This record gives sequence, C-alpha cells and structure tokens, in this order.
Amino acid sequence: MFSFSEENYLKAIFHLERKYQAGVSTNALAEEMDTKASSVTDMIKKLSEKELVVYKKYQGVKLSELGRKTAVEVIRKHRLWEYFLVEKLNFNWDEVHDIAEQLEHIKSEKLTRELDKFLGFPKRDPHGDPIPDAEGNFSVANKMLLSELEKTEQGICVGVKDSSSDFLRFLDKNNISLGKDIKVLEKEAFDGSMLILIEERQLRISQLISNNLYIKIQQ
Amino acid sequence: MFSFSEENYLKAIFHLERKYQAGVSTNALAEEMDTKASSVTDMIKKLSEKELVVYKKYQGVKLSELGRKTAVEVIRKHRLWEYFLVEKLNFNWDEVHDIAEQLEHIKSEKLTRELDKFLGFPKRDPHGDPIPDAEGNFSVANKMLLSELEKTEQGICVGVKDSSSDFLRFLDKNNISLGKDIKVLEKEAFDGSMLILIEERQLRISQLISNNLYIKIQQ
DNA sequence: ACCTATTTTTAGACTTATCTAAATATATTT
DNA sequence: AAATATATTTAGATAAGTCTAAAAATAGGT
Repeated sequence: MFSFSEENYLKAIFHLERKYQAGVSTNALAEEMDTKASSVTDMIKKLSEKELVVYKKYQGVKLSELGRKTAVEVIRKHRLWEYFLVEKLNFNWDEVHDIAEQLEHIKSEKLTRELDKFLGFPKRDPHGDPIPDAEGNFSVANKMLLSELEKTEQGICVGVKDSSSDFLRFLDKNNISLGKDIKVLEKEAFDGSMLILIEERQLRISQLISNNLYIKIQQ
Repeated sequence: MFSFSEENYLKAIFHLERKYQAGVSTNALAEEMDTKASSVTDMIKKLSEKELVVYKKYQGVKLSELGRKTAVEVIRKHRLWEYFLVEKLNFNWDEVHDIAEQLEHIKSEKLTRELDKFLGFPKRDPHGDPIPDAEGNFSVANKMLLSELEKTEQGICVGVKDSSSDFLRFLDKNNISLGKDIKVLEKEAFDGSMLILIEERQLRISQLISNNLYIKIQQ
C-alpha cells in the first residue's frame, strides 16, 4: 500500500484539482502541503513512477484513475471518522480534524465498511462535506456561498469552507450550525458585510464569514 | 511525541519484562520485533537518550517509569480498539489484532478517554487481556494455564495466550470462548493431551491448546 | 584460567522523506 | 525579442530506521 505521505499528497492534489479545475502546479502543492517545492518535485516523481499521477516536467500533475480512487478512499475515511468522533464520542466539530488526519491512514477495507454501516451510512461529515460511498461516489450538492446571496434571498446552511477552530467556534458562539435557515436582510456594498436573519435573531456578519458558509437555496 | 517504531519497541520491552521478570536482552527483543539485533541496539540507544529505557551496554534494557507509562498507554489503546472492533463493528476476535496495531498509535488523549467511556469502561479485551484504565492500572487476574490443571479440576476460561488467527478459529470451531466452564476429565501423562468437559460436551485437546488457554479457578 | 561459542555492538550502507542552494526552464514585461 | 522575474528541477545533505558484515564483549565448558 501507500505511505502516509503519499496519501497526503494525493489528497492535496485532489483538493487542488477541484479548486482550479486544472493540472496542479508544484508551488500550489508545496503551499498546500506546507513544504518546499523541491520536496514536492521529489514526491511527484515517486507518485508518477507508481502511476498514481500523470506528470510532465514543468507541466504540473494530475491524478491518474488509481490516484483519484486512492485519494477518494482517504477522504472517505477522514470524513467517516470525523462523523464518528462528533456523533459517537462527543467531540465538537472544531476538534476533529487533526485526529481524522491520523485515522484516515488506517488500512482496512473491512474497518471502513463496518464503520460506515455502524454510523448508518452518513452522507455528510460534521462540516457539511459529502462522504464518498464505498464505490467512491460523492453526493455533490448545488450549494453556493452565503456571500453570493443578494438581499431578501434565503437558504439553508449546509457546510463550511473554512474548517479552522477559530471559525467554527465563532459559528458556535453565534448559534450558527448546519441545517439552519438563513435570510439576507441587508447587504453592504462597501465592505460586503450582511445583516442576516437566523432563528428570529438578527446578526451582522463580515464578508469573511459569509464567504466561508455554504448555503443551499430551496428551488 | 514518540514514533510508531519507538512505541512498538516500548510495547515489546514491556511484554518481555513481564515474561522474564528481568532486563530484556537484545536478541530477545530482536526476535519479538522480528528484526535484527543490530537494529535493536540502534533503537535502544535512541530510547535511552530519550530516557524511556535504562540501558547499559551488553546488559539488556529495562523500561524507565516514563517508558513503562508510555507502553501501558499504547497497550490501553490497542485493547480498547480491539474491544471496539468486536463489540461495535462486528469483527471476530481473530481479525482485530492487525488493525489495533495501527490504531494504537493514534495520538489523542481525549479520543482514548472518550472511546473508553463510549465502550462503557471495559475491563478486558476480546482475548481476555486486561485493559489498563486512564491511570495505567491493570486488573491482574489470578489466572493459570489450562495445561496446569490436574484431572477433576475445573475453572472458567478467561483468556488466550496465543492470539493467532489459527488458534482463535480453532477455538471458535470447537465452541470454546471466554467465560465458559471447563473441567479436566482426563490428562495424558505421555503427551499432555486432555479430555475436557465444556458445556456438556467432551473434547480431546492437545497440550499445545491447553498451554494457550488461561483458566481462572473459583476458590 | 583458557578456549570456544554466543551475544552484542560498531561501522558503513541503503531507503524514505525532507531540506538548502544552485541551475534551468517558463512566463512576463518592456 | 531581449531582459528580467518567477517557477521548477537538480544536486547534494540530513535524519530515521533498517540492513549486512565485521569487531568486541560476555558466557560456558573443560
């Protein structure tokens, strides 16, 4: 099987491909992995030899089919464990990421399958991100950022873009959680801040906040 | 914190200290760890520098207080995860060891604590081995090997010495499991084989079997 | 006590994943 | 299109953990 490091690179490439819809540059990967470009080049060569990525010098990398499958498996495990920690072990959603980073590398197909079953085949992790099923299929939601809504529009909070503790604790403090209905009452052109209505409370939030909350509009 | 490898060495030293009640020799450790004596010497030096073991050249190693504490923590996690796999995820007791070998290295005190609580603070893992509590306290049972019993003596099966799949599946096949009452009906002096009574069935077992089953005698 | 066998350690090499610094390729600006 | 800036790769080094082969220490037998 693959090393922790290899799996982490695959995961990072997967996320960056989604983000930029294109080949992933060495520098972007170095930033995502919090390492040096030269280290990235080294690792990319190894992944390429193992046919996990397609790589041409100076052209960036793309995941191969095998690479994508492997990345999705790791993401599946990560999100299942996050769900487990929150739903079964009383963790708060801002505490689970680092532990899931460790647990996602545990190698056992049966474990993943049984954990999934034990949890009732959850569709989304505590941050609203979709959990791939055993075949690697995602349920891709037609979500948008709260910051993209206009005055008087409304929708349901379905996810967070930023999963940092600081952000998640801010949401906790202001009683914003997944599943809640949010309506835009006012939107300031100057700084992008908003006045929103959530559970009969009015709340003013900065653009940094609205830019990190995913909303699903009811059609 | 400590690496997977360091933790595995500490665990091995812990088990060997129990077994031999003395300092652990380089060769014994090499055998237990399935590696070469020279590798063991290297690692022992590192553990010694980190004050996890007390080491004098050619004299073998002993765990320091810190080393013992660390080893017990790893063993605690190993056994809690084994219990989780069997009790919550429908694993058989012969399938859990390798996965627990991975899970025992996950670093999060809160995870261990909450897992313990979630499982109801179990006292023994699926093989009958005691699970240390959060303070590192074991419940040491006054158990003995079935092979040590004499004709007409009886007791309750409380654990297995060998945890290999082959042995555990043999027990499954013959309906021998923890908690069951076993009485020695005959004991063959020649080869140490026994005729035992378990749940009204009579069963002939070799010494290899009786030598790997722990029995608790009722006083 | 000496010789031999066994155990343990040392020395030097290899692999994985990383780094710094230098070299090279690509991209951008004028 | 040349000059400059940026991105990427290469070369060589380091640390962790392992190995083989050789050297050194200990233990055992007589």
